[in-house]
Amino acid sequence: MPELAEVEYYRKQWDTGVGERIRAVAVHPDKRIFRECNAAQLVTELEGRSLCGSLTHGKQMLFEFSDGAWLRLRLGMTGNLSAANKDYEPSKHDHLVFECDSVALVFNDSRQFGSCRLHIGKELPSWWSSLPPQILDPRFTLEHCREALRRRSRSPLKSILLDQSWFPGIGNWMADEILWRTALHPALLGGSIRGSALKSFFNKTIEVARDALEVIGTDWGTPPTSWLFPHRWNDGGICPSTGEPLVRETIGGRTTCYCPTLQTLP
DNA sequence: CATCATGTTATAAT
DNA sequence: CATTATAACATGAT
Repeated sequence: MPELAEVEYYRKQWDTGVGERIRAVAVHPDKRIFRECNAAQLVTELEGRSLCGSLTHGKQMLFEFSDGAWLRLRLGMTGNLSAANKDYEPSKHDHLVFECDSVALVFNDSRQFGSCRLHIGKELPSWWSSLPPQILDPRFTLEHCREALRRRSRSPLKSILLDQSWFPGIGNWMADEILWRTALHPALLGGSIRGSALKSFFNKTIEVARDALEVIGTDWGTPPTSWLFPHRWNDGGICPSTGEPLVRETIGGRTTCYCPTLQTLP
């Protein structure tokens, strides 16, 4: 499920474990979420350490452990984090569980598109510090957006917004929400956007990120019906702005929902 | 049984 | 080389 706001929500689910010592790490070592790291090494490295804190960058999370250990998690399509009782029995898709003194921290991912990466060292891993600016970072500027659209000038806007190297944390629903609020057709090419459309694209990207974090990232609240969000999931949705039927089609390889009255092609 | 799913990446093609 | 398009990944819901 996770885009930047959902990821922020899930990150906080492990806050109850901050300061706790990890007595044991339970893994399903052959599962695909460990394809980028060694599950056995992860277990031996992290057992006995304490969880110190965590942060997010787009759809990625980084957990810091005592004495210089860092674990980056991605949730893929179906991953989620939760806290459970300390004697929790891992179920089928609980591929990584930290058994702490008073809680169990659970990473569950049925489709296993999520992943882990371990870094041992006192400082933030360099691959984390060199990530591109987050959308709510002051370094995320109009110029940054202009460059993204220039470099990807022959791609549809929908694909560009899903490009994590330019728009970290934007996923399928946020991209649709941004384009709908900007009144830009998702199939428009990046190279066709300039002037006031570019400014709007930039502003709405930030607005949607902020709104999503407020409503979903805090306590997984329900987005208001004035957003595209609650109307976009199934066929038959009605645009809350125009009252016209929404359209769902594949653009940039992903199901895309937009209002054909509001978002038109030249 | 077939289709679809809030994501990323390896590979091929341009 | 830089950019773009597509298939593949593993599982569950409809």
